[in-house]
Amino acid sequence: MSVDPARERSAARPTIHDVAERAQVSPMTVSRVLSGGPNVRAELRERVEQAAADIGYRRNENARSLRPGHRSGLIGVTITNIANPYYAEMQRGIEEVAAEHSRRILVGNSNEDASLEAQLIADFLGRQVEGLIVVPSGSGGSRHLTAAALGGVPLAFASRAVEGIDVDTVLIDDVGGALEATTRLLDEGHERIAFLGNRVSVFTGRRRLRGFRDAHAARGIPVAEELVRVGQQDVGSAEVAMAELLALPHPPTAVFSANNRNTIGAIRAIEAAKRRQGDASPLPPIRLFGFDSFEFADLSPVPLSVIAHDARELGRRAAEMLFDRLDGDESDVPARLIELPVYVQSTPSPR
Amino acid sequence: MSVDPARERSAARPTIHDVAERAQVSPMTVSRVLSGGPNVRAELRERVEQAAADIGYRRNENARSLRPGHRSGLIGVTITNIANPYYAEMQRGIEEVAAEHSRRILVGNSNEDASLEAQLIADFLGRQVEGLIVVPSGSGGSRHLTAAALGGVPLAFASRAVEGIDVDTVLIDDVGGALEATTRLLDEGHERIAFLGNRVSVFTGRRRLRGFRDAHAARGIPVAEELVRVGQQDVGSAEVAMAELLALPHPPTAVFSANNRNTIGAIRAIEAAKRRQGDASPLPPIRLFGFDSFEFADLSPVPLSVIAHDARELGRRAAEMLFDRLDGDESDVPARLIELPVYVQSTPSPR
DNA sequence: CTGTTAGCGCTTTCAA
DNA sequence: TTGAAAGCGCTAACAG
Repeated sequence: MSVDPARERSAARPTIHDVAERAQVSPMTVSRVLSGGPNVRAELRERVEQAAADIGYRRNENARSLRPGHRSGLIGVTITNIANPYYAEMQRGIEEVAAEHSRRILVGNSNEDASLEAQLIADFLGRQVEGLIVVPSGSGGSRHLTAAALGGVPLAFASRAVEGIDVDTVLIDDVGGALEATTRLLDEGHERIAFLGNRVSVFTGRRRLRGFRDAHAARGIPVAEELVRVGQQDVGSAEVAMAELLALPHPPTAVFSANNRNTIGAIRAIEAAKRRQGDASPLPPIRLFGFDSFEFADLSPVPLSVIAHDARELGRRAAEMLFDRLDGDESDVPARLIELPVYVQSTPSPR
Repeated sequence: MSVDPARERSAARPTIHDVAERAQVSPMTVSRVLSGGPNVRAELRERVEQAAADIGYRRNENARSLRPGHRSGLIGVTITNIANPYYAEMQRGIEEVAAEHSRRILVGNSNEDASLEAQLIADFLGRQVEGLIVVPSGSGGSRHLTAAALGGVPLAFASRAVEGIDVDTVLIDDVGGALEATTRLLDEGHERIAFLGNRVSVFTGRRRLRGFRDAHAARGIPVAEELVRVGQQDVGSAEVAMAELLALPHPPTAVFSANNRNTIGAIRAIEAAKRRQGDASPLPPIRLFGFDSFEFADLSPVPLSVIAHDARELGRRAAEMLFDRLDGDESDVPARLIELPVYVQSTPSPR
């Protein structure tokens, strides 16, 4: 059962040897031509280029990066949920900067699961990525993120940090944003403000809850603990949580929702309640303030203010820090922390 | 200025030789242990595993895939705009299926630019991707997508097709969806229906316009050509186009918008007009029907119906077809075309 | 200016 | 059960 070597060859991708043979030169000359090297007679150069084009030759980057001194040109990116438009924007920012530095990105979804994240990273390292950008998952261990586990491959965190792992990190000003939003609600006279957030095991969840509490402390108003609901990871559970709050004998007059999943769930619950009530006994209006913007925020049927921030910029900055270490001379500065600013947007949109 | 070879070694990633040395065996034995091969004494196996763990060894997949018969485990994906939530969902579907087949995805943004797309694909091929999934850009040539240019690497199209390139393709039922939506509007009695769409050079744009025209033809009602606006690629330009339609002396009574960018732009324009008018002279209501769903569609302040479809499924199906060719025995069936169904959703949501 | 040699990290083949 | 040799595709270093 022997394979015809001619067929075999035609199925395989052409190599530098195939080009050399066709152009009647040595593989070395081909290599020189392809890397734009000097010291090749014009005539030969042309012959080689022609031969390469003829057989559709493409240099094998994997073989190339095997040589000492060469690098893979790959950056590994793990995201907790690419389907979240926020992270999609972030990925775009990362990809832009990577392209500017002639690198490509390998992308994996960790699905908020540390062991999946660890697997992805192990795989990426096996593929010789030059660096990693990670949105760390909210729960599970972090041994796979230690310098020892990464074998010296630079890592940057985006959007969230991990305690005990001291690497370049880009966050948004979670505490400040939550503080600002909550302070505004308090200054508007609200004293019973609900909090809707995701699990406190998630870094941003924790930080935004802290801002919420800090604002209360600063104004000397106690947090209405019975109105604090955490653990809603998706729109559906957020809607349920909000519906429960609305059904309380003494419901909140304002709500701070700590991410866009919770904001959207809250809006849905409020709209559903309105519909149920009809025009007969209109509900008292609920003042809603959310962290994160989203596409339709300014057209919300419920009056809404949001703490907005720039996901693409977040991705860009994380990537830039990584490339500082890879290409720049910043390879051994201590880990840096960037906190991107947030800004307030209200409906109807100010302009 | 010679480099200390010991330091040099420690900086480089450990190789199979380092493990071999530490475990006092030959590299071949290490290789056998690592690939779970049989015929290794238990004691040696243990020693090797220990040594590998000690020095943080990771098998170099790139070197591995150099050997004949081995494959890179990479799939290249180009998307016209990852920041569009629709494509983010699609990417997730692709990634899921790729992971099920133990592959990773290299992702690039083509930004609706064929030459950028060609560059990405060339790069991916250089990295030895086993297959490609492409959302083809709307304009520019397509020579880079021919079988010759790809050198036999399987390609699948997602969401759009390209004339003259006969490969596995997953589309959604653009024509049928547009036909359905337009027919409903006509059957509601509308005779002056506006069309908002993106460039007709974009595959989906063309198909959805065709469905719009077909519906008119089937009902024997002429298309109101002065109300057909194409070329809006983003929310901003769609809003402008819609505002122009509203300002017409004889504005449309209904609008079919051919994608979610245009739908959102239309909603914004209608809301802005409402606000400008105030309660004094309310605008005549506009009936809006859009192609594509989006997160907030059911909370639209303007009554809205949409032609919804499943982006993640689109990605999954494209990837599944690709892996049929890579791993299955479907490697040489003729190119297949799948058209995913669409379904109508209206606000307020039916349930 | 061009070619030969050697070796990047790994594994298939063959021999011990 | 283990190891040595050879070679995957490419290129730095050295000859010529």
